[in-house]
Amino acid sequence: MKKLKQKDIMIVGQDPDMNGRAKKILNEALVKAGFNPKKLSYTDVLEEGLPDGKRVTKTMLRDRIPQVQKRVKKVDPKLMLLLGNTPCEALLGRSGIRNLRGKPIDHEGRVVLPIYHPNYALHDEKWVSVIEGDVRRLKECLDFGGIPEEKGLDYTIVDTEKKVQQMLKDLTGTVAVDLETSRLYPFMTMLDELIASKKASPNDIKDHKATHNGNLPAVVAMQFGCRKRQWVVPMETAGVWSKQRLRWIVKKVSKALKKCITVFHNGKFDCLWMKVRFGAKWKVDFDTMLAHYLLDENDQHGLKYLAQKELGVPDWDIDGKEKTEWSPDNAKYAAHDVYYTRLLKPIFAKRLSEDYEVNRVFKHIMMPCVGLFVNAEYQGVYINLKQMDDAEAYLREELSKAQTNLEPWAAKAKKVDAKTGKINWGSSDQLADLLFNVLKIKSVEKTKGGKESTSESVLLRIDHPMVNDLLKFRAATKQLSGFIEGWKPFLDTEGYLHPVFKLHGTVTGRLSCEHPNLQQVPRDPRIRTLITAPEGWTLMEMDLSQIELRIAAELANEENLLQIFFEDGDPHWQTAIREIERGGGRKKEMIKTAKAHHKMEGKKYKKMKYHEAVEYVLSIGGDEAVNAVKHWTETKQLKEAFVNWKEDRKKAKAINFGYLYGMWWKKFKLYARDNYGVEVTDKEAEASRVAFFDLYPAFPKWHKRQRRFANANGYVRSLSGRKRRLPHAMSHRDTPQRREAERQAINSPVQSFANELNLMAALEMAKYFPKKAFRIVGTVHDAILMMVRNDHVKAVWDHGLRIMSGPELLQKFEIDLKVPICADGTIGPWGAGISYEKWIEKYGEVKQKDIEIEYA
DNA sequence: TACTGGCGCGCG
DNA sequence: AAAGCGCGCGCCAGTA
Repeated sequence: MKKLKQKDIMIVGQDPDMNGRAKKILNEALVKAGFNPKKLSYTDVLEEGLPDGKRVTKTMLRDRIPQVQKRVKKVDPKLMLLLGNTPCEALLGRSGIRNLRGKPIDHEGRVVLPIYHPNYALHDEKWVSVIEGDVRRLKECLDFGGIPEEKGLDYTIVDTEKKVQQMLKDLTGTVAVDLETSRLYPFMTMLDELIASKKASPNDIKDHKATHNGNLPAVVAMQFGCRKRQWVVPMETAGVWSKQRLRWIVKKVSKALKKCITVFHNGKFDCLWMKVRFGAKWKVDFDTMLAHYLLDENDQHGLKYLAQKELGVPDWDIDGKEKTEWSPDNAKYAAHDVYYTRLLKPIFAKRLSEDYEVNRVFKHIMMPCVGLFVNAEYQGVYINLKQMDDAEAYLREELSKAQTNLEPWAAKAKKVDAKTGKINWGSSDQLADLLFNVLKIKSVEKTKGGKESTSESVLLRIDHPMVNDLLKFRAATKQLSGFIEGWKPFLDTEGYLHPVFKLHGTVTGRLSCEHPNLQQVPRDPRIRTLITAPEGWTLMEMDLSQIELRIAAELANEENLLQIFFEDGDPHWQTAIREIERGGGRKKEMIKTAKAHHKMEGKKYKKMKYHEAVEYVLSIGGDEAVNAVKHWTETKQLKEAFVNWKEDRKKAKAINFGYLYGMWWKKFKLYARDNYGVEVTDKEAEASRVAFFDLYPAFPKWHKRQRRFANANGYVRSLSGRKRRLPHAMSHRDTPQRREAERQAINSPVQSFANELNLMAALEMAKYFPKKAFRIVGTVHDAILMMVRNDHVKAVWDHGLRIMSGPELLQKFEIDLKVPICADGTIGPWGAGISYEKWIEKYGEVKQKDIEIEYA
């Protein structure tokens, strides 16, 4: 090819009215890559620009295609840079800039390189580096005189015995590992079975396609990135190796990998697949995704994106469907994955090593969690299928009852579903029209989008016979679609769900969970108790009690609150009773509760005044107050309790967290109204906030410290050293975004450390408890869910609760807490578990074994 | 027909 | 000028 010059390049934009800042981004990228922007030629699809306020339409674009093609022909550039989707549509006849960008294409004898339009980087400057990388790619094309080959990529498809031997010999030192799979979920589900046996209904198949891409689970390829070359092994669906031979290869590879430093990008995924499909046990020494997550939790962590950003390489992505089956294209794609993963490792490792504290979180919490959650996801949670059927029948009955009751109103609806011609009670739009336009009910509230709100809190304020059934309809559909129907596509053939935990799922360090989300299972026993353990095993839950308040007390050094914890008190109960006392409410109930408690305890009761009763009720604690009322109700044979202290405590909990994290009294007013139907005046609401900070005076000072630190540094750290970057906190103006960042600066270290304590405890339990009798099946922020063999219940109960209240990893992090940490536990179906004492009463015949723990 | 954004609501 | 934090999911409506 003839040597190319800068004048052979043409840049094609959308219209000449490019934003000044965007122009600057493009020019800087060009200069950085070594171009002289003045030597390049330019044109735009819409050469004359647009009148103010007009948007580009498809027809407009179509009209200009011949003209822009003519101009291109006239200049006859050898290289073209296309800015954004519009020029791609005009000149390539294709759209989808996300997929097209960064990949030079040979089009009608020209090298064409689409990139993001510089305007795209205006709302988020992280795209600047992507654009710069792509422009560098243009320079490479110029220098090479065409589309350059990648230098370090040299991959071999392992399809002969000889190549297997060569590959096994090459598996030493640092090896990047990755898989291509037929879908994202490795378990054979009940739906898979139905479909394989061709008994599935069309509806089931629809579900299956939505969840699993329509494929059965299989590993398509297994790749290794070594020092000089990459190895791609065709796997289950490729038909290259027999099943038996494949198992042998996996065995050999697994053995070799034990001695390597293994690098993965989201290794949990690959290890889980290998465990499910081949029973292989792989370790992850370095995970580039988790490393980047700790280096910038606000950014994206995808491999393509990171390779682009850190290495400035072109996108090597192929069509989503191609990845699910074996092909030479897929093999090339697979080789890229490991090649770049291996290149990213030293970059992130160095960056981590520059921050001792963050690196420590990576080494001692994040990386060990990979193995823990491979096992947890592999195990899954056991579902009581019989009870699930019962729950489904019940909810369907509830639903149909509600619908029948709503029938008279359905006829009046004007805005209806286009297909059925009837109102869809699930449509907020149609419902709003019926309520506020047809029935002329006065609207109370609008949503942010300016529509009439039909939220629960609005419905509750409407006086209309429909309301009750509408709420019942919503509750039943929510449970049915979210948990009964929602779980079915994920149920495996043994009756287990396998939720996926994302270790990089949140900005604070908490985990998120999906497919399905175990962390949002309703507390309603009808749903929650569906999660239990199989025959011979028991479900156990352990949680860190009031952990966020304890950590806040520690961080703020809030002596009043610390004192409550030293005395084993209950701050939520304290707030509840003090709140009521301040308003002078519940006179009768307070005295009656004190009396009931005396009676229940068999103590002599002396008549009390209100304030005496308050102190007494406060001193006995929330649980005892509830018991006393229950006892009274039973002995007097009353149908309803005279006061629901549990509700009061719940309400106080929300107040504590709200004010702790910066809630303003106006929101408290809304909260009191929506949750408890209490109309609080402005004055009362303000007073409650003042009272909270009077009770805990160190909190405002701590808030101030956190704000100051974030303002000055743009980040905060949790006790473990994990960083939460808050760039908006550094703004010099007092903007809503800065305020938001400041509240996050208060909340993040608390939420973050609570989660870390929980993970530390989970890691320790997994380390010391025997796998044959103990499995962690999930975590829910401040709680651990586990499955325990019946003969180990006592041992896990004793050791587990002790571990949670002070995991050994705290020493490694040099953390010495003032505040006592307490753990609670329950044994039995989730949400209906009992204490060990009660459990052993029931299952006394199960002989208990002890666990020997040898501490390191 | 498939994707995106807003909303409402489940959880901590 | 406006003021709890952190998630995932189902549904609807708008868009291409």
